[in-house]
Amino acid sequence: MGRRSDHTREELHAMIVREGHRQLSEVGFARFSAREVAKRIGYSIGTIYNVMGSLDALMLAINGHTLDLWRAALEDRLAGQSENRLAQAIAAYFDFASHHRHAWTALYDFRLPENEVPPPDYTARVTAITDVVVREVAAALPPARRAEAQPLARSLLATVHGHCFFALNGTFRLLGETDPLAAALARVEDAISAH
Amino acid sequence: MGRRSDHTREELHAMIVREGHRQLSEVGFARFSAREVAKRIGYSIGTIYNVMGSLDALMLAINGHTLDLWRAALEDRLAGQSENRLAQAIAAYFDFASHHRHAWTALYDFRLPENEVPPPDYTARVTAITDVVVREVAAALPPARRAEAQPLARSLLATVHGHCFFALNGTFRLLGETDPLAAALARVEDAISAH
DNA sequence: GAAGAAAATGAACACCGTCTAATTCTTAAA
DNA sequence: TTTAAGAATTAGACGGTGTTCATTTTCTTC
Repeated sequence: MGRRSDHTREELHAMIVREGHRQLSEVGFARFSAREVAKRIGYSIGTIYNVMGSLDALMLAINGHTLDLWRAALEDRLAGQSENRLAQAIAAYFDFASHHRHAWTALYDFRLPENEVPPPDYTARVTAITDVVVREVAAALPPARRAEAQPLARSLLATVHGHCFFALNGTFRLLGETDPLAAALARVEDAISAH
Repeated sequence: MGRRSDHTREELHAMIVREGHRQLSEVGFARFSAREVAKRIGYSIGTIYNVMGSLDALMLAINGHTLDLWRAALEDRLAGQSENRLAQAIAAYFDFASHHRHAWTALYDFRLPENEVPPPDYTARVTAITDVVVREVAAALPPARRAEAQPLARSLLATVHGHCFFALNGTFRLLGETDPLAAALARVEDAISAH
């Protein structure tokens, strides 16, 4: 068959990403399949490849969509809040991860082949989230130390990520930690106080 | 064929795990294949399944082996050190991860199906590593606060993990962080000081 | 030697990502 | 209106995967 008048190329691209995200959220990265996405949207596997190029490109697009949702959730949570903004941001971090387990986990399960580099629009999405955190860390620091916000924010992002990761992958359960969010908040507080 | 006089069942099990670990270290989790392991040790795919039971069981055994090596590397590094032991342990954490990239990453890439639970001998290996950290954290705390060592150690483990993970997966490079180990050490120092 | 147990096999199955020749539809020119 | 060009879509082929299990081979024991 040829063109289908009901979908432009762009709409089809969006359909694939949305349905891919849906499927990823349901079955997780390990069981994700491009063929299944094709089946669900009523196109053949070949079309997925024509539109997306490769499975890696599809995964990047899906993870990019997850990052968009994540940043939106972060900013929604912060909107209008004037106190404890950093703590709110961290809670939102945990919230998103646990409400979107599979999609969030896939951000880290999927990796491009050794030498390849992610496209600019993907890295832009990562830095967009980081920038939100940098802003809040800067606001939490005494004015004289605001210059240190960027490196500190990177480090605190890693700190929170580690706690969130251990919370979701079962490590904390195994080790008897029952309140991972509180632990993460405590570590961030330690760091901010030290500055 | 039947028995091969040159390998007991136990030796064969060990061969599979060792060769599996070798292959995993070379190609990484995404490209790991049980069939390839069989080919390499000169047995058929069926034998792998007879001996290991399933791919999941094989992965658990391989990851268990990685954990053994990791703990050994940790304890080797600490042996005889009397100063900065906690910092040494963290450096060893980073060292092992970067010298065994693929094997270390596979510890977190691989996940058992939703409901299943890891076998006791696997969780024992995880807690064995944790215990080393708990010990060192306890030693770094003032005697009056040693009771808090366990929860704090869990949290610091997550902190260091997050930094190590971001260092290896490229997030830190993307964000401009050039010394992830130093950042991790700084966060741990902040936490210890706060106690 | 024969019999039984243990070990090892490899073909069969249902998936997967990837590629490409062939097909179908749309559009614009003649 | 017919037709040629071009874009979109398909389906099948290919080589790979994990998994199962009836069958074959080997070893041990009597």
